[in-house]
Parts: sequence; structure tokens; C-alpha cells
Amino acid sequence: MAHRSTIHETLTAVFQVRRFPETVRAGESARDREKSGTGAPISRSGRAIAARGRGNDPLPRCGPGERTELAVLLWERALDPAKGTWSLPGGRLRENEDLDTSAARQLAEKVDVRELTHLEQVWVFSDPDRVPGDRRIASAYLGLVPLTAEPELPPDTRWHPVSDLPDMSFDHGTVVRHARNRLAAKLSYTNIAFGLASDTFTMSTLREIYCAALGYDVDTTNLQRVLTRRKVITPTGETASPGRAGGRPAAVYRFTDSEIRVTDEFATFRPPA
Amino acid sequence: MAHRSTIHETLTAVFQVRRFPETVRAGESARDREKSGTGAPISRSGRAIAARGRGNDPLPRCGPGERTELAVLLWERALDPAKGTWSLPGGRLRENEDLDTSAARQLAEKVDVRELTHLEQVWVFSDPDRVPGDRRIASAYLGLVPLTAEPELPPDTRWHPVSDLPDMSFDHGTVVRHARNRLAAKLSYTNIAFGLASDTFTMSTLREIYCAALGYDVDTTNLQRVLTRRKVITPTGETASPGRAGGRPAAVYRFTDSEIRVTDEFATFRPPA
DNA sequence: CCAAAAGTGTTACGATTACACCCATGG
DNA sequence: CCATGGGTGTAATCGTAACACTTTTGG
Repeated sequence: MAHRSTIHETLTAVFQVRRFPETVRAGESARDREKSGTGAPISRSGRAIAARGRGNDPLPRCGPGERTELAVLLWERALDPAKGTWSLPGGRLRENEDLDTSAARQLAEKVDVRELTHLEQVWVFSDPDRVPGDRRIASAYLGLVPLTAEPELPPDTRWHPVSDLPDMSFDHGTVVRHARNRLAAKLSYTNIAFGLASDTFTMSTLREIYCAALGYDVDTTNLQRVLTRRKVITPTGETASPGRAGGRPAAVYRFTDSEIRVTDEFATFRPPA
Repeated sequence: MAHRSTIHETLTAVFQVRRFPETVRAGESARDREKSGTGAPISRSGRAIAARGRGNDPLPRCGPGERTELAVLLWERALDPAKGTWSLPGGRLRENEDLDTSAARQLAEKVDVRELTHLEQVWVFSDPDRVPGDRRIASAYLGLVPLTAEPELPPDTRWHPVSDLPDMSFDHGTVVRHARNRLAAKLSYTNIAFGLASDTFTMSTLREIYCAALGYDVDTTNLQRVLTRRKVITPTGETASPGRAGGRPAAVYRFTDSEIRVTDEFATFRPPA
């Protein structure tokens, strides 16, 4: 039997809340989605992009034909093994770094790590045959990038909505699901959303973030009250001017801490009835 | 620079609810711990052992001078490095096993693994210098042994109350705390207590288990209602005869499942006010 | 003024905690 | 018949969900 070396790698599911063109759910509940859906894949209005390019609070409202969704960063394999499938960023652990350091370093090849607001260990995948060739033990990580960041990406790399993952390499799909579940759970009892939000934001922006990350609808009012009571968010005192549609100007908030913290050990958001 | 090989090991915190002689809360926190802490865990009354030796529901009431507590299995190092400190069972990962398998195999040297009712991954410790010599990346596990089990132990191995750990090797103390926190958290929203309870049991026994594992007092009445509503426990229909002190015979229950399961995603036990 | 967006207040509900009271048994 | 657990029922509490109503702004 040939000698097989064992290497240790990290794999990071980097999440960001983004807008995607409405997906065409072919075959099934097709028509409704189609109408505004298919046509506009690339066309995120220049204005929107410009507005988000800046550092702060660009109220990303859902335009028609767009959905705000949790996205994960993937790159497409140009070579075998698993050519053409999509993979999580990551790579081999070096001799003198710990896993956290390694995950951050590997990510630097794909995104500007200065944009990375949070990184945490999620799970270890150790099936001896999880990938062909040498054995690779994978430590899975969860990473977060804020709403307003628009990092440059290498040509093989793209954001994909987690609700509609492409053909994934090896067990990378499982990794994404694990990480997403972890994120959703932690939204309830920690301030982890700081990693997905921009420096300052309005409550409706924050609501969109929570909706996207949790996968269900959240009430703005209650979100505000809960997060304020727990001192997770703090009003800056400023207000944001409304869009051209009018409306009352929104109060601007920021996260009290920029590091993860358990804010209420016994808290649980629940999906709507 | 000398070449340093990297190996992957597992470390398992095996927990069992056990009775210990009451710690003497003497003058300060220093002396008391030393006295009964290190020395005494052997002197459990013969009767208690006999009663618990059998397979089912021996209502372990706290006698005077005894406390029911969560215990962790440790062995004492006879050799350097860290001679005389206490370690978690574990060891090196083999080429053709995954981490779960490895953890179970390593444990077989310390306890009868047939007694092991649950085993799950908790964390990875990867600091390049966490132990002297070759680099060891440690995957930490949580293991459970039921109340009634009284496994044979090797001479260097002993149960220690988690509230009073001895001098621990390397980062093993941190591992124990991590695992214990994980256990406490999962008691709220999963049926993980099946791993700590015997096949069948009365509510007051189960209460003791929850108290020991959570570290705070739990109301028997409410525990029964909550676990019944969630269908975590099922009445067997039998009753246990009361002790010589008299009292109404207790209903006997069993856990509905003998595998971990999320029973109520949004549940949280809270400590008493 | 009217529509749109944001914020306030109130109620409803679900789950858990706390506790008083009734039941069954041994001595 | 009484002390000792065990079990049942009910009230109190806490947090979040739901929603109607008021405020502020643009057209």
C-alpha cells in the first residue's frame, strides 16, 4: 500500500449579504419569478453600486427583480480533481501558524482581508477519503464580510447565494451548510451581526441583514427593541435622509462592540408563524 | 531549525455524574481544594457502589457528606513532559480512521467503551506550541457515560469533579471547560442528557443529573413537564418503590431516543433567580 | 395632502419558573 | 397517623411576536 501523507487544511465559508437578480425557478413555480427575474442578471444599477462603494449605510433596498440574500465566496476549479466544481477558499496549514492564522492567510488570496470582520472555527472534517489523493483533514471556518464591502475578486472567484449553490467540490457544500447554521444560531444570542453590517446603518438595513442571514422575516420594530435592550446596538444620534420616495428620516445606529460577544445566553429569535 | 513533525491527536473529556465527598469549604479557596480535592475521590461508600453497580435506576440520593457532581475522567502522567499533571485520554490519529473513530479507540484504553453513550467533536486546539516537542493539533471531544456505569479504570486513572480540577497538563483544563460548556448548552435544546442517565430512571434522579451537569438547581416538576411536552422522555408505566424513608413511589421514565437529537431549537433552561 | 418610510405603544402569546396543595407509602 | 418523597394544578414572570397608530418627509 502506497504511503499517503496527511495534511491539514483550512476551508472558510465567507459570507456577505448581497443582492442577486431574482432566480428563475424553472419548471415549477416558474412564471411569477420569471417576470422580473431572468432579464436583469448583470444589471445592478450603477447608482446602487456607487452608493454601496462608500463606507457607510447605503440603505440597500430591494429593487424589483432583486433579492437580498446571504452569499458565500467560491472559486471554480480549472483543473482536476473535481474540475469545474466550486470550492471554498482555503489551503494547507503551515508549520508555525495556528489554524486561525492560516485561515486568514489563505483568504488573503481571494479577498482583501482587511474587509474580513470575523473569523471562527466551525467544524473538522476528517474522513480519510473526503478528497482523492493525499489525506486532507479540513478545519472549517466561518468568515464574515460587511454589507458595504465590495472587494476585488480574482477572475475565478464569485459570490453565490447560499440558497442556490452550484456544483460543489468534495464536501464543501456540507461545510457551507454547517457554517450557515452556525451563523444563524449565533445571531440570536451574540452580536455576530456586527460582522455583516457596515459601520453605521439604519434599522431597516439591519433588518435586511437579519432576514437574509436567518432566512426568514424579522420585524424591524422588535429587532430594534431587542438589540437596544441588550446594548448590542447604540444610536449614533444622526439620522439618514430618506430616498426620493420620501418618508421619515431614519435614526442611524452602530454596533456597540466590534468583536464577538455573547449578549444574551438565553435568547432565541424565532421564525414567524 | 530542526524539522518538527506535525501530528494530529484527539483529546476527550469524558463526563459522568458521580458522587463525591463534600469538599471542606474551609478558610479560603486554597487549602480546602487541596485536601479532599486531590486526595479523596476513592472513598465512596461500598453500599453506594453496589447499589449503583446494577443497570437501572438506583436513585442516587445525596447522603450527608456527599455531593452529586459532574466528573471528568483523567489520568496522571508518570513521566515527563508534565510529569504529575493530569491529562485527558486521547492520542494520535491513525492514517485510516476519522477523528470520531480515533477518539473512541483511544478511550478504549481507559474505559469500557461499551459504556460510552455519546461522543462529539467540540473544538480544535492548534497553537503550534501548545505542547513541547513535536507539534500536536488536538481535536477535542465530549464523551458521556451514564450514571449507573461503574467502569473499571487503570490504576493511573480517576474521576475528578469538574468544579475542582487538579493540576492539568498543557491546555487540557481549557478543553474540559469547553466541553462542559458545550454539554450545558446542549442540555437545553437537545436530548443529550440520555447520555448521562441510565436506561430508566425517576424524575428525581434525572433532576440530579441536570443539576450536576448544569451547575445550578432545577425544579423536578418543571423538568418533567418540559421534557414530556417535547417527547424527550417517555413514561415506562412502571413505578419505583420508595426507600426506607417511605414516600410515594415514583414513576419510571426512559429517554425516547438513544441518539442525540435537537428537540427544541428555541429552548433555553435558565438558572434560578 | 397623500403616499412612503420610520418610530412608538400596546396587546397577545408562548414558555418557563415558582409555589401551594394533594397523593401514596413505610414505619 | 405522620413524616417523607412524589405528582398535579395554578399563578407569576419574562421575552418576543404582532400590529395598529403616530411622526416626518418628498412630491
